[in-house]
Amino acid sequence: MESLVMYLCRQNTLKMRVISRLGEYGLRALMYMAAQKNESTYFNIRLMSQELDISFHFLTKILQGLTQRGLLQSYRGPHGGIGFLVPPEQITLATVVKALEGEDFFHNCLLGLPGCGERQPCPMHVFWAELRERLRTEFETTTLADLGTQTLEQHLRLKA
Amino acid sequence: MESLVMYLCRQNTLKMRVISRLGEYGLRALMYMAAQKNESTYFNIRLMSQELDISFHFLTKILQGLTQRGLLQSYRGPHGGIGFLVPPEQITLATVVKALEGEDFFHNCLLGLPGCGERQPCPMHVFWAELRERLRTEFETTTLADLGTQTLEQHLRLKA
DNA sequence: CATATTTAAGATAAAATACTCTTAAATATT
DNA sequence: AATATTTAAGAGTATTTTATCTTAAATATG
Repeated sequence: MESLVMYLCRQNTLKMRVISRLGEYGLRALMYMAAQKNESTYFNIRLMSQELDISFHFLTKILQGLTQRGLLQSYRGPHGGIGFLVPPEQITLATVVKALEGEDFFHNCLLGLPGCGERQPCPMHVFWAELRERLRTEFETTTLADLGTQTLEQHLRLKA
Repeated sequence: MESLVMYLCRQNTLKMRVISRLGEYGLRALMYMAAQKNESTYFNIRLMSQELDISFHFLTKILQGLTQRGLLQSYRGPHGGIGFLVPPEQITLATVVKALEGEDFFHNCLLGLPGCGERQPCPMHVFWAELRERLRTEFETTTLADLGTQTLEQHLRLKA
């Protein structure tokens, strides 16, 4: 097993991860779906997983969660798939992220200090509260449809 | 073992984690040290771990990493401990976070999209680049000494 | 009705992260 | 010199996250 020091030494190339893999994959799939405005109803998960280079089963799980939360609807059997229950024009990034990452997503202390809040703000509280608020606002005013541009395809389709 | 769906259902109360535990604990310890301006030289790790409610061995490891990176110096034996090599007035949050989380900490794509960058910006790129830049700037202009206020003690000392 | 297709659900496995334990090395004190 | 104290280093464990595998349920098609 790798020692912690080695581990500590190794991780000099890691990036900040605001959204977990779950959230990233879920968002990518929804963005992919929203980008194909025309072919409305049901998208094939396997095809989607191949185009987005995400594990089929893992993606299925993630989308299943979004179905259970009422964002998506699924249809089994031949020509089945997964589709929007609510039109992508009405789904904000905040909704998706909160569904996948948790309702309290935007309620964190930047430094993870115990007991930090309005009553006992930590030294970074005010600064972070403002920045986080802008993030939240952006996520709440941006819909999946907003992201469905040509720019998008460059990033969603790895294989193309 | 817990099923993924259970797991997906459960995590509805999770918060965004910008900094990992490693970074949080390291920062907390350094803030604690910087707050005691007077007693300068060496801090006892065990005492610190008790006051901050962080595992002693884990904290030792983390500080060890910071020592190896030249931010701290250690002294073994009775009355030994860990202390600043560079004065806390000269250590920025960015330095600490990059040492603990990785040099590329501030170089992420918000949506984790493959290939996102200046040449192929994703739909959120410009927005996030600006917000992230403000975060980076704040971290680079805030020193450990800046955080050593009375406010701080409320959060650092769990037991008190 | 039989079969193929597709998502649902549950269990399992692998990897990453978080944390613990044991021993070694350094240093002070007696 | 012997002992106690304290960090260093390595190995080990636990938990969480990420990913895979297998079987079940639903539905279309022949």
